[in-house]
This record gives sequence, structure tokens and C-alpha cells, in this order.
Amino acid sequence: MKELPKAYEPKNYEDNIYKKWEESGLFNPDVCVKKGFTEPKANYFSIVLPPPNVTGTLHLGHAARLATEDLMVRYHRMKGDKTLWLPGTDHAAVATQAKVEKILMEKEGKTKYSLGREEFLRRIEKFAQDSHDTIINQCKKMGASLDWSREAYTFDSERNLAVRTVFKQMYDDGLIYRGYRVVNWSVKGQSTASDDELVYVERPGKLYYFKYSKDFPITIATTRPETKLGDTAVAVNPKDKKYKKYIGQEFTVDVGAAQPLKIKIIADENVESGFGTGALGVTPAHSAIDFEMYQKQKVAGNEIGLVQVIGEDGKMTAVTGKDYVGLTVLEAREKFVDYLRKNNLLEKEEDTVQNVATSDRFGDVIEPLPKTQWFVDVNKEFVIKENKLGIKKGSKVTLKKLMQHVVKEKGIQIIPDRFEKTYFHWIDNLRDWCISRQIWYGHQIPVWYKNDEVYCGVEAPKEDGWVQDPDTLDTWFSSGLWTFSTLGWPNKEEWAKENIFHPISVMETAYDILFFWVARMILMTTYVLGEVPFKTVYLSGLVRDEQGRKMSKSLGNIIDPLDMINKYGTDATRLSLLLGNTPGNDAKLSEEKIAGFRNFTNKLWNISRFMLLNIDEPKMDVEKPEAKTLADEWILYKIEIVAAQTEANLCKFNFSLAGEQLRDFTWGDLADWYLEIAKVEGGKSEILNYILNIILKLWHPYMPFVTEAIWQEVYGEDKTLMVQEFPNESIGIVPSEVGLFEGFVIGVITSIRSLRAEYKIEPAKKIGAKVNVGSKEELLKNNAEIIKALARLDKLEFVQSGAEISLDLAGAVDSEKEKPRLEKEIQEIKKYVGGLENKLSNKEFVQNAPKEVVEKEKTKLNEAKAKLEKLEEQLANLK
RNA sequence: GGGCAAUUAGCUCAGUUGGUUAGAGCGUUACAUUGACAUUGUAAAGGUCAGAGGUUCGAAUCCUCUAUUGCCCACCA
Repeated sequence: MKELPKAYEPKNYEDNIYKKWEESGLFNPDVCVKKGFTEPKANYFSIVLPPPNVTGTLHLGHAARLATEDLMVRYHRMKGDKTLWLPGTDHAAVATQAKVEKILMEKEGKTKYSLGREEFLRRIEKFAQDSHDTIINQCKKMGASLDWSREAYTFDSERNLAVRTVFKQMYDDGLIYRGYRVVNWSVKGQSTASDDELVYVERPGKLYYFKYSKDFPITIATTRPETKLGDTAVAVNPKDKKYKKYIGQEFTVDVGAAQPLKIKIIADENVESGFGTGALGVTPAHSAIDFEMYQKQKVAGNEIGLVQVIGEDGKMTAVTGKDYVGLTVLEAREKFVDYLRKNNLLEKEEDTVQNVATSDRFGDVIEPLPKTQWFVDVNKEFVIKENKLGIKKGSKVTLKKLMQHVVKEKGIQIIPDRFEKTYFHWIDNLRDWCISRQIWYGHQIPVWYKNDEVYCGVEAPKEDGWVQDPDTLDTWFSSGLWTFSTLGWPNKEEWAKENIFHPISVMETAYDILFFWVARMILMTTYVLGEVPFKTVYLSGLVRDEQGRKMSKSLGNIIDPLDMINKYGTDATRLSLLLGNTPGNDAKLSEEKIAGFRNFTNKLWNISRFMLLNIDEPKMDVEKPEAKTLADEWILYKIEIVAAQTEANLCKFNFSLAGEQLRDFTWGDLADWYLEIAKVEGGKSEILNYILNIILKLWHPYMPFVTEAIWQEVYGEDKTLMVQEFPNESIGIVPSEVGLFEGFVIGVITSIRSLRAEYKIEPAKKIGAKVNVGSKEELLKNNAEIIKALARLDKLEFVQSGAEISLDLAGAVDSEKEKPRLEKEIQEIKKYVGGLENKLSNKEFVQNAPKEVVEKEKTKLNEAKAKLEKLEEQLANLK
């Protein structure tokens, strides 16, 4: 007989257990094969960890990723799949650089420029390394069974090679180009930002109605008067009668700045006649939309000019003349409005709400500016090579089409599927992807210049005199390669060995990076490998606070997973993230919830403790034992059901449901009912041993630490639960019989209760009836087994005599209340039967519905009829 | 402006293709507790399933509209 400590203390076990797991090497699929836990030819199952940024520490979002993925990985490992979970971290270029810059300024009062590129990068590297170590240790705290031998970094040399290789390939295919475009410029960050990195903020603004000059015929409206110094056209809707006559005309207007403006009147469909004055001042240099108009005109052979009036420093440029140059945007705005006012050109000022684009990383207002940048062309056709996407070799495709194709053709399944719509919608609106950033920390663009020559290559050109493009790549460029760059690509040998894990089985991530990351992986992988990056995308919701708010420092509502682990243990923290959620929906989390799961962890511990007290000699491998009593049959049936359900739901990604069913079984059926019966019946060593093993295995993917702790306490520290075979018991009893057993248990419990009352004995405590058992007569008549079973509780000698004479089940049924209930039920069933008969007599239904459905309906009808008879009989008995 | 969701007990949420009496956890209340577990047990109270209409023998579930909330995309000059 083994005895466990009275309560489970996570701290006494967790770190130790993790260390042992790690030392065993079993997180590595190759080791699992070598040690014989996995068949060499087993199916593979692979996940890559969405690499956490090296800027921060573990937050609940990470914890949720780790818990969910570890759940899948541990399940598949136990099932015998060759299971790889690949860890890594992200260099998060902009975020990391910004953070280090901030620290540098605060601690040393220095800027990156005063340090110089090289020294600054060294500082970042050091920061990244420290931060990396912290976050890796935190992952380990969560119990994540990641294969650390394969750890990768988005900015290490292997990944850098992959990035350069892909860049070169895309460049050669003409999919990457350098272009002069209006980009999102962050003055504060001194860098571009992609469209996805913008956050729109509503601000009160003013809409100014004005004319450029007295003799200009059209009034225009703007919220940004200062940019009007760079206007080169006025656009109107071609259908607008009011302005039609002006289209094509050219005006030269003096606006009090250095140069008079040359304004052409152009037509563009995108101009709404109803908004403002129906005419739009076109500023090609400082508005993405206007720039598009400019390009459209250019293609049509109508050059309208482009004047940059705001510089990268956020100040007015020299072209604006001595009155304006050097002024900030706001100063210039005031000055220009002043000018308009003085010259009676300002017709109206209107208060509006402006939606201003700000930089996600730096927080400042984005200044659209024209700049030469690198872009990925998503609409350019190229010839596709051999591929596994079901597209004919040699046909012409675009990156956009590839991205649409794989999801449309179900090469990739997105869970929940409503996100497919979002995905398509996003792709429809996708514009060329600006991939160059003016940051220092990142993959430098593998392009070199010499005089007017341009060279793109995986390696630098050998001759002297070439200068590399100083820009670096958007982090998502390297993240997009993550599923295969971590598996050795483009190193041929490595890739040949590791590509058995590609495509990744499941990409599990929160829905907020569907576009940033998931879409880009699809883009990159289909293009580079002609293969999908993953078969399934499982999108989790975000973790929010109790009131559904985002967790943030300013709200002070952050729950630190490490605090929770300290207080309640890792298993409880994991459960709180896994249970009570549905995919794609945000989860609300509170400390109370975690505390609740701590209670459950301890409950499982004590269930095991009790079982062990009643197991003679625990064995790791136990065949399914014989049931000696009906209670045994019932619990053995129940555990089979729950094992089957768990397996099915884990396969269907119903992680929450599976866990809840397991919990209900463990706490409800097993602890509250069966173990209580076991106290009375006794002699259950084998069955308890069998059940203990199964529930520990079933729970292991959810609660790896407590289950492993119990396992090792019982079977020795050299054993590990982690690679035990996951239960796949076959179900030997047909479900219709379960009612009988349920009835049995209820009967036993009810009877014990009343016997206790009647004979004033003290049988097992903590027993009670909670389910309606039907009438006393029915119970006695239909369930002779129950009486026999009661007799089998022979530890209570007097039960036999009591049972034989009369079981007082009063209280279970009140015939006064029972009668109306039965009548109501009969009425409803009659209706139900009527409906079914109706349906089945409907020829259209019988002919058109699938056979199984018709059969199912017939079965339902028979069942309902039987039930109806039974109920009518019951009612008759009552009368 | 376009799209996607949500609305079920005091709170947080389930509810698997429409089916008999809508569930769980937490909270509340009452009772119990000596040997697995107070990190416990048994029970009770608490729900016109947001509202209105429709389809159906039958609707929390399907359809339409309305209201409220949240999110995503686009951006209006």
C-alpha cells in the first residue's frame, strides 16, 4: 500500500519533473524512436511554437499558446505519433530596437546614432540574449514539452540564409521590386510601417473649405491644409455635372508659398460628389489614395506632378519657401489657414471627427511620404514550378491567387471556419507589401549598389566598391518562412532529414495575427516550396480580464502567469486557459477561476491518494478487470465512454469540451459516487488500479505535472507517464444499457440513505440522491437488480432483511406532483410521436432525405412509442 | 461605409448538425463533516435563452427585422 502526502504541493514537484523530462530527451521525437516509445514508421505530428518576441516576458497569451499546443503534443506523443514541437523566438526588429533605444536613452542618455550601427547592434544582441533566456525559462515553467535541441531564432545565421535565399528567388522572379511610393512614415521611429502596423485613432478635427485663389473656380475641402502646398491637381467625379466643364483645364495659382501651384482638373471615379464640395485637392506626395490617382493619370499619359512638402523629419521642405520651411506640420497648418483667412479664401470651417493613422510601435501620427522602398508584388504573374498544390506546372499564377487557392481548395483548414471569410476579404484588399524598414536590427536587404548598378544575391559580391542597401526587412518576411526555415531549409542535407515534419500538422495561434503571420506563411511557403505550410490553422481567442477588457499595464488588470504558477501551480494555470473556452472566441480569465482549478488539481491528487490506499500493489500494466458488482460494471462502462469521448474531442479540437467531460467524470462519477460505493463494497484493488492508470493518462496532456508526480510516486522515479500509451479502450457496452446502470447507482444511493435514516445506522457518509428515479413501484418492478445489488452490500448485514421487506424510498417520489408531470410528459410525447409519424408519412421527406436520417427518425419513433407506453403504464399505476 | 461575431442564472460561460424537464463553474443560502480531500460533501434558490415576427408537430438552436455590445477591414478628402 502506497501513501501520498495529504495535499499536492506543486512547488515540490514541478521544477524537478521538468528537469527529468528534459534530461530524458523524450521531447525529441528521434529519442522517442530510439528508446522504443515511438515506432520508426509512425505517423508524424508537428507544431511550431509561434515564436515569442525577445522583447518581453511571458504573458497569458503565450501561456495559452503553450498550454494548448502542449496539450495536443502530449496527446499525440502518448498516442504513439512521431511528435515534434519546435521552439523558437522572434527578433521582432522594430519592437526590440525601440525598446533598446528607450533603455539607452533612459540609462545613458545616448541615441543609436551616438553609438553607431555596429555598437548599437551589439547592445541589442545582448539585450535579446538576456530576454531570450528569461522567456525560455518561462516556457519551461509552463511544462511545455518543446524539443529544445531544435530551437531556432528568426535572426540567427540559418534563418538569415533562408531569408536571403528567398529574397533572391523572389527578386529573380520579379516579385520583389524597388519602387517610389507613398509609404507610412513614422517620424518618431524614422522608419516605414506596413499597412497592418497602423492603428487608427479617432480625433476631433476641422474640415476647411477654401479656394486656392480668388480666380480658381472650385472650392475644395480638407482636414490637412498644410499638405495643400503640395497639391498638383483637383479631382472630381467624371459624372459630376457641376464640374464637368473644368476637366482637363490647368490653373496656376499663387498660395503665398515659394512656388505657385500648377493645378490640373482631373476626373476620378473614387471622388464622391456628395462629400465636402465634391472636389478633392490631390496631394500625390502625402496621401496613398492621391498617389494612386497620380499613377493612374501617369499611365494614361497625363503627368500631374508630385511635390513633397513634408520631409522625413516631419517638417516642411525647402520647396515650400522661406515662410514655411522648417515649420512643423501643425505650425504650417496654422500659418496656411491664417493666409487663407486673411485673403478671404476660407469659406467655411466645420468640426469633424478624424480617423488618424498612428504607428503601432511608436505611437506617433503616421505621415504619408513618397520614398523609394522594397515591395513584394502580390498581383504579378509568374510561372509556377512543380508543386503539391494541385496547380498545373507551368501555369501562370500570382501570390494572391496562391493564397486564395489553398484555402478555397481546403489544402488548409481554418478553425473556426468563419475566419475563412475574413481571410479572403483581407486578400481581396491586399496591396503590395512594403518589406523594407529603416531600422538597424533585422535582416539586411541582400542587395548591393555600385554607381548605377544593382546586384541581388545570397552572398555579397566579391569585388570591391559595392555598398549594401542599409534597409532591413519587415520581421514578417522572416517569420513567413518559419515553418520550413526551422526545419533546415535551404540546407539540402538538413532539409532532407527534417522535412518529414512538413507541412506542420497544426498551426495554433491567436486570431489577431491571422493576417500578419498566418497569411504570410501561406504566401511564402506556397511560393517557395509549392506546398502548404500547415494542414490546419487553429485560431484561439485572446485572453481578457474578467470584464472582457484587454489586459494592459495602464488598466492594472494584468494577470502574470508566473504569479499564478507560483500561487496555484502550473496545472491549475493551464486548466484555466484550456477549459471554458471555444475556439476563436475571447476567453475571460480571473484569478478565482485559476484557484478553482487548483482545487481540482488537489482533488485529483486525493482521489489518487484514496485509490492507492485501497490498492494492494499498484501495477503499471493492468488488464481490464472483471466487474464483480453492478457498480463496477457501471464505472468501467463510464470510463470507457469518457476515454472515447476524450479521444474524439481532442481530434476534433474540442479541447475545452474534452476537459470538461473528463472533469465531470473524475469529480462527479468517480469521486462522488464510485469511490463512495467502493468504501462500502470493498475489495476493489484491481479495478481501482485500472481506473487510476487510465485517468492519470487521460489527464496527463492537460495537467502534466500532477499526473506525472502521482505516477512517479506510485511507480518509481525512473518511470515516466509522459510516454505511456494513451488509453484507447474499446466500448463493450451499448449505450442504451447505461440507463440501467445509472438507475442502479441512484437506487443504491437512495436506498442507503433511507436505510440509514430508518435503522439509524452510519453507513458511508457523503452519499445522497440527486436524480429522479421514477416511482417506487417502477423501481422495484423493473430493477430487481437493484435489490440484489443492495443485498450485495453485505457489509451491512441488516440491509438484507431490510431490503427484502420494504425499501422506503419515500421522498424520492411524490405522487401528487408526479401525476401532472407524467400527464404533461405524455402529452408532449404524443405530440412528438405525432410529428414523427407525420414526417415519416411525408413522401417527400422519405424519398429525398438521406437513408440514415430516415432510419434515425424511425428509431426515434419506436423509442418514443415505447417510452409513451411506459409512461402511460406508470400513470395508470399511480391512479 | 463594408464585414464578422456575441446577447442563455447575480458573475464567467457551455449547449455537437431542431427533440422529452436548458447545463457547468464561481457566488448566494441551508445542512453535513473524526480516516482520501475544509483546496470537502449533499441540497436549495436563481433563467418569458436580448426583443418582435416567421418556418415546424416541436425553436436557445433555422429564417427575417430591430436593439445593444465587441471585433476586423476600408477610410472621406
